[in-house]
Amino acid sequence: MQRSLSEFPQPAVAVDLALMSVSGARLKVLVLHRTDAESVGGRWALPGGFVHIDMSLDDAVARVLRDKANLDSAYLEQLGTFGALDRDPRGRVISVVYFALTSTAKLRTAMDGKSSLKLADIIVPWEGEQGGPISIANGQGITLDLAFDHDVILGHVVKRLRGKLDYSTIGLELLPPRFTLRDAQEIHEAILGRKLGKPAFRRKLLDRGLIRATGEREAASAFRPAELYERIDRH
Amino acid sequence: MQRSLSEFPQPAVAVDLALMSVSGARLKVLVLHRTDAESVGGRWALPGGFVHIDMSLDDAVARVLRDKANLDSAYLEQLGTFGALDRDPRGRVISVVYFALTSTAKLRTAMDGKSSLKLADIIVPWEGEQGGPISIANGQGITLDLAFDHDVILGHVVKRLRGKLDYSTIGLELLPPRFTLRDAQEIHEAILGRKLGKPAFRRKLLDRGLIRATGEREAASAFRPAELYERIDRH
DNA sequence: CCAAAAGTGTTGCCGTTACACCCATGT
DNA sequence: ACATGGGTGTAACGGCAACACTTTTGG
Repeated sequence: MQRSLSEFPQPAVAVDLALMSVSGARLKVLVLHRTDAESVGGRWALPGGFVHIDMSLDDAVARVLRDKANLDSAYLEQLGTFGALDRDPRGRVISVVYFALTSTAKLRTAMDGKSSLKLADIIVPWEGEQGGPISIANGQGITLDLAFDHDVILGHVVKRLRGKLDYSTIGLELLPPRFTLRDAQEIHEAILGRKLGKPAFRRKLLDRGLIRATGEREAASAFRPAELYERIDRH
Repeated sequence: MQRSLSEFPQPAVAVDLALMSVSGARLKVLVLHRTDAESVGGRWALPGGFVHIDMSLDDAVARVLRDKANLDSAYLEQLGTFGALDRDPRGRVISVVYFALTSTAKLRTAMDGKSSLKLADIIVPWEGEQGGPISIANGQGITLDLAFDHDVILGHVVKRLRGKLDYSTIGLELLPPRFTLRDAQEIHEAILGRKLGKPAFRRKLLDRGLIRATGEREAASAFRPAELYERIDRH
């Protein structure tokens, strides 16, 4: 069995990272402009990297997060593993995909100066949790070509986010340390792709006991300022 | 990039299969007695196999299902990928885990004569969807030692099954083509590890429109025979 | 005092649960 | 006739959503 490690040609193992955020009421993903091989050059791809023999999968994702996205922490979750024979035209690569969630505030400072990175808009062509590939666009609505099977992978990410949104805390992972309830609602609406009722949303979030009012108010730009809330971290 | 396939030592990629079933009101899993390496010999493990360079992940699972479990079809779903450095004492192996569901009727005929296979009882030491490793036992309540991290993996399988049970059709995958509503309830109770109310269960299942009454009755052993139902397969 | 957005109280709907009952069958 | 498990009706409960309302701020 140990022999099969060296005797036969092995598939390569990579991790790919879908780093998601919400800004301006839109769901976003961090993509990287590829210029390396002719077959993928000019397209956009999720940041990733190979899994070396002395790295655990967790090590490998942490490394991608740090080296490619310039972040040292984020909510991370394994999505699934993609292993079709022809998914990478340059060779046989099995990719273990994770997604990460952060606030755009943190993400924008991390991206500062890195010109090959872009925070693309996500365009979901289906409703609810139906599923299927999605596409991405720049701020002006121009579609950006995705490399490999990353359109399918991102479809799975959106499906997972929509499915877990109301029985988990993933919605809160996209918020900065302090936020208003309207911020939280905007994030939920961006992920689900539909409007929610204000009173229902407020109560559901508060009844779950995961957030706490700070007593402070947002810096009012106009009209009544909303109260700032923060997460209660159960250790 | 293609060079990294050969220049550096690569982790090996395997698929492992958790073939689950319910019989006698207990959740079961198919395990294989390992005698190969000293470090794992004597223990029980999930059937698995390496992913060769010309096999997709789907090919690899199908092969394990056929060669190791002697089945040519079953409900299959990817669970996740496990890649800790020390999970296999014999070398660096990343394992993509799938679970499969079948009726015990089908499974028992497939296992016929294969003496290294055992259909072990699953012992869940936690309630609900809390999670954590589980253990397995033979019919007499004697614990069987699991190899590798398969105790943790099976914990994830049970958690996934419990989580998906009432918004998906996985419960029906464990039933033979024709079944009574009591059979279905028994399967749900075995997975959840708790009793359910009969009227509530009946109605929920029927209202979902996934099963149809056949008009026929079970072969009555005693008292009133129950009606036989079958799945409605949406193509 | 007005406009606009924050935040709350009330009501009604719907799905689920619990309990009690009736039905069908073999002995 | 009766014991036993199959199958159904009904009423109470609780979560969720819609609506209307009050409150607070800047101008």
